[in-house]
Amino acid sequence: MQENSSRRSNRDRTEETRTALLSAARALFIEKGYADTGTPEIVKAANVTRGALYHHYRDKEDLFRAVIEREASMVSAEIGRSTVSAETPFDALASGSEAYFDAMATQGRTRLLLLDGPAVLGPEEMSRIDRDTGGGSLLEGLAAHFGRTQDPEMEALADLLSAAFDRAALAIA
Amino acid sequence: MQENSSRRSNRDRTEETRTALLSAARALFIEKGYADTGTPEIVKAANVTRGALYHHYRDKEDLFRAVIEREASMVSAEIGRSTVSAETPFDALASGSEAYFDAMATQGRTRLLLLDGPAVLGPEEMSRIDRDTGGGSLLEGLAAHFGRTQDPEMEALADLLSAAFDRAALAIA
DNA sequence: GAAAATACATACAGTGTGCATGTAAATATC
DNA sequence: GATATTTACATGCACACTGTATGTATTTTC
Repeated sequence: MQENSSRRSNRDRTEETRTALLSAARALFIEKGYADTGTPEIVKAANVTRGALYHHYRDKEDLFRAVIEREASMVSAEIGRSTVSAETPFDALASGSEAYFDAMATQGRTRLLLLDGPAVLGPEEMSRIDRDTGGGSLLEGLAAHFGRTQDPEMEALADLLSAAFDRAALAIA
Repeated sequence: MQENSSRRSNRDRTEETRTALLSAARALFIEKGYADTGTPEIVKAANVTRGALYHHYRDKEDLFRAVIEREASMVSAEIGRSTVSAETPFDALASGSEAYFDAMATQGRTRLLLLDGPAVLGPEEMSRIDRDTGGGSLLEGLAAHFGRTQDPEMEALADLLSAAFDRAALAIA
């Protein structure tokens, strides 16, 4: 019998420290921004050492990317949850829009996803993350509603609408 | 007779070094971004010392703000030039839109004004700069076209449209 | 149970920022 | 037109942060 804290599997250890780092980093990035948050501060808040950080993440930007990806997938999940029960594409668009604003109302999300994210990772990387976390729901909804799937004009419309949504979320915050 | 370079008025000296710093900083901020550009690099490109930089600007961010303000006023000027000759508010909106995209096509402007600017200075400061450099032309045009001046809904519309314009400019670049 | 891989911990080198202090040139004052 | 004062720089330094290299403790594999 030796089940004290000195007996944890590697998988558990990894998940714990990663979660601690992600939470601490997220809070600090929101509070002071990416540039003004140092790694010494992050690891202190997460109760780990800088060695642990650089073991799990390539550099500070890589940790930031992980924070952003988790945040984006949370927003996407909230939207998805609110649209599954919709009867028509239009209903899905309506409830999805509401869900988007609800999700973005969470403290600091606009800063992470709309300000620091694009500046630090670049717009291409951000849209890649959007895609990978299932962020194409607006495009799908519009295409279904207008009955024009695979239409490049729908993509443009979705992009412009998405920009307007983002700005609105930013204005609210 | 002693009119060599060692005989310049303070006003001239200030303007020269400031211009040199602004140009060098602008080029580097565009090429490598705000965060990855160091002040030693900037002053080297501008052929001045760091002492000069910190004499004319409070800190690196203050220099960046000056770059952004100059850039924003250039865009605003281009738009203004293209709309003065318009006969109707609608014509002004049309030619102003075109002028906006032309202006934003200048290398690096999207990065400065749409990515690093908001992240470094914050959205409030950026919209303040927009206002101070005469960036309210879209709102004025819309209000005039629809005959609804002083309407808060016009402000919201102008804001959302402006967001769509920005995203389009970003997509082009 | 030994070997290899994983998960850290610690120390260090390099670089950048902002300030403090010193100097030269220009402008104000008499 | 000489002196005082302000302005425009120049130089050196202290502090902080980033990324890496190197060492150590667990865990897993064989």
